[in-house]
Amino acid sequence: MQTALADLLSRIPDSDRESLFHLGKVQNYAKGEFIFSAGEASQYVFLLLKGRIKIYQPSTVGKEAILWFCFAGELFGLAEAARGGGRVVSAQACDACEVLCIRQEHFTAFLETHPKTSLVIVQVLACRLRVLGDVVINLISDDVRTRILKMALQLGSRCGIPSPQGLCLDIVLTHQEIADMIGTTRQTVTTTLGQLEREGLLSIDHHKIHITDNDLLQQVRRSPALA
Amino acid sequence: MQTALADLLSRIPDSDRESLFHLGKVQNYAKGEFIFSAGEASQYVFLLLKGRIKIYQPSTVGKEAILWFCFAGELFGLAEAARGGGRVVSAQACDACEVLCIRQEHFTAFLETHPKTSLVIVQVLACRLRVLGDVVINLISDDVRTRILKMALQLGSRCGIPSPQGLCLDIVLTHQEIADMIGTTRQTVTTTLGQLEREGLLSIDHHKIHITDNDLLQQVRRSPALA
DNA sequence: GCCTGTATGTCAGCTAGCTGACAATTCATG
DNA sequence: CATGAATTGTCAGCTAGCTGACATACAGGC
Repeated sequence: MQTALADLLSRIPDSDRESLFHLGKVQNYAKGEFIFSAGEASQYVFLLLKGRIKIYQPSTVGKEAILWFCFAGELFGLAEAARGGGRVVSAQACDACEVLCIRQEHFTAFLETHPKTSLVIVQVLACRLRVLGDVVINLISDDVRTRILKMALQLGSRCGIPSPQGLCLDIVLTHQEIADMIGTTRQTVTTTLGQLEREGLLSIDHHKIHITDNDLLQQVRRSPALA
Repeated sequence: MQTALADLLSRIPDSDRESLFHLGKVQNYAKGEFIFSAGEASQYVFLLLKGRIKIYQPSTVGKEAILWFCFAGELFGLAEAARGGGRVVSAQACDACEVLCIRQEHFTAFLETHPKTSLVIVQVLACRLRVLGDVVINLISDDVRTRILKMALQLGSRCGIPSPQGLCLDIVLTHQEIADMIGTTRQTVTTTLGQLEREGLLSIDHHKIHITDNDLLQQVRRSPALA
């Protein structure tokens, strides 16, 4: 299995990893807790050691868009830290999480003295930019059915584990969360997921989506580990 | 006027700028020419010296999304170069352009030895990530009318120049291009722009949008130079 | 076990915006 | 300045998906 490109930890030099750890302190968060939320000042950059984090941006009219799920080994809170200004997104723990918190200025200083890691960061951001580009494209050109399928494919390459039924997306999502990822309503997700299940493309088991269709599975395999 | 955060050239050390120039060669493109297009292999990173570049991503169903307008001083083609793999977006000259073309591996090597510039690149990418995040939010939560207004605001802070009528967006856009930026159809843009003009919020002159409403102008001023 | 809150399933309107089609206008170029 | 191409303007259907409303199912705490 190719290492996900977003996985910072596995891609930087061992010595850099070591010194990175000494930069910050580890903090634990329970399921549902916020690591930070939109509107706050941003002073830290975070490295997720264990668990899953949901990054989402609230809109002025009450809706919210889930921009990214962060898995272990990945960095988050970077964009705002690098840019300055307050947070525009919120980060919430999907389950029990262990997070390395690094003060922004320490992180910046670290990058200046660790060019290899700095390069990796550039790549990580570039990746995320591309994923977001895809999100935009999907939003404007596909209907809900297609958007759900593409989301499943994307998650498949990031957190899919083989299962008897095909490929299991190892992440628990409510219909509301799916709706927030692809820009639709909860009701529409419920209906459409039902359709896809009846058509035999997907199946839902213990709140996890399984990709059962062979064509789809091929597509996951062909697609690069976008994340 | 605050320097746009995307403007790489003005934000890196003078000495770095010097050596960056020696890394690549300058090339000219006529209006409408492609610097690169989706599907090609990516071997270069580009720095726009003069003119305007439109970065857009075609979808499988014929539509296309304009993700970014690149102005002088800004870098483009970076995301794919950093990440590897072919281009997923196309870059087309909006007018006569002068571009510094740098081989990807030279650029990477440059970053490794110029940490200050590397840091700036991280900031530039972070900015663009945030802008794209906003695009996503707008797509899922606002109607077309609001999306057009927000687009105008965003462009206002990037390329607005004062004019007797208010703030003139110094960029010529067809209705089709506006549609591709905000994810709607040409017809809807035509109709909605007409409305907004009748309401006195915007005015169109010589194919350029002018922001005439005072409230909107305030908003542009308050908003950070997001770009 | 029971109770409470959260998640899922379903449905009957309703409407913003899409489609396709055509005319009018402006622009580019020989 | 004539001609073809691109852009803008307008309109009559039509439909995907939203809203709001309700019923059911499920999970965790006491």
